[in-house]
Amino acid sequence: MYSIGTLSTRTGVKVPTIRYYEEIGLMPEAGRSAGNQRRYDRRGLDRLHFIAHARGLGLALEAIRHLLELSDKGRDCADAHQIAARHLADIRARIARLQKLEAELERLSHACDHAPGEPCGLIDALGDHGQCLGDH
Amino acid sequence: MYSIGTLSTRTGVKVPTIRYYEEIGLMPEAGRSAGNQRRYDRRGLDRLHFIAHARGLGLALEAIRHLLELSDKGRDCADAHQIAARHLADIRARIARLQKLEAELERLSHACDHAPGEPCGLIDALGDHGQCLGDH
DNA sequence: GATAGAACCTCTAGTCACTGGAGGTTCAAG
DNA sequence: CTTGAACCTCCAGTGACTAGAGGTTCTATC
Repeated sequence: MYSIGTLSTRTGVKVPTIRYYEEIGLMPEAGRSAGNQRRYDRRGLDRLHFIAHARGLGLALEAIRHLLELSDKGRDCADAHQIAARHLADIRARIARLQKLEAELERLSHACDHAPGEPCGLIDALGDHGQCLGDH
Repeated sequence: MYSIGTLSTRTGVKVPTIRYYEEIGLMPEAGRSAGNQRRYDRRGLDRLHFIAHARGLGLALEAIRHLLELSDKGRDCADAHQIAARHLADIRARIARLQKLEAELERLSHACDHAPGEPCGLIDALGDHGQCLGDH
C-alpha cells in the first residue's frame, strides 16, 4: 500500500495533481486509511504511470481518458492508434508553425540596426504586419 | 472614429478580446459615445495591430505589455531585443521538445503489430516509460 | 418619425491543467 | 509521548480568452 506522497515521488506527479486527477475521474477514488488518508495499490501506481507518461508525450487529459477506457475494457487497437495519429499530426502542425515564427522573429530582429537616437526597428516592425512574409 | 466592431474586423481580434485587453490594461480605456459605446481613434487601432501581431508571433501578453511600455516612452532598443531573443530561445526549445515527442510517438506506434486478439502494444508502451529512449 | 435588427453594454461563469494557501488532522520516528 | 512531516478539505488563482444572460444603443430603411 502506497500513500499519495509515495505515488508522487514514484511517478513525478505532484500530490495536488494526483488529487485533481481523482476529482476529474482519471484516477479512481482511492481506498482510505483509518484516518482518511488515501492508500493505493499496484494498480493505482500503474495507472498513474500511464497518465504521467502520456501527459509527458503531450496528450490532452481527454485523450488519456479515452485511452484508459480502451485499456480498461480490453482493447480497441484501432481507436488507440487513431488517437496517437491525431496527436502526431497535431505535433507536426505545431512544429511547422513554430518554425515559421522562428524565422519571422529572426527576420524582425535584423530589421533594427541599433542606431542610437533612431526608433527601434524591431518595435516598429511589430506594429506593422504588412512587412511580414508569411501568415501567422 | 471606429466602433469596437470595426476595430475587430480591421485587426482580426474578437470583440470580447478587445474588451479583455482593456480590462487588463493592455489597451487604454476607450472614449465613449453619447450612448456609452467605445470609440477608438487611429492610435487605438495601431496599438491593437501591434498587440495582434505580437500575439500572432506567440509573445505572452506580459511581454507585449513590456514592449508597449518601451514603445510608449521612447525607446529602449536593447530591452526590446532581449525580449525578442528570450522568446526566440523559448520557441527553439519548444521545437526541440516537440521533435522529441514526434520521434517517440512514432516509435510507440510501431510497437504494436495490430495482431487480432493480442493486447495493443501502443497502450502497453504508454504504461511503461522504461521502454522509452529519451526523457520527456 | 417609427421600427427592426445588428451591434453594443455589463456582469458572471467556464475553459485547461494544474498550483498555492489556509486551517486543521494523522502518521511515523525517536 | 512528542514532534514535525505528510496528509486532509475547501477555496481561489493562473493565462488568454470564450460564452451566455439580459438589457441598451445605433443605423438603415420605410
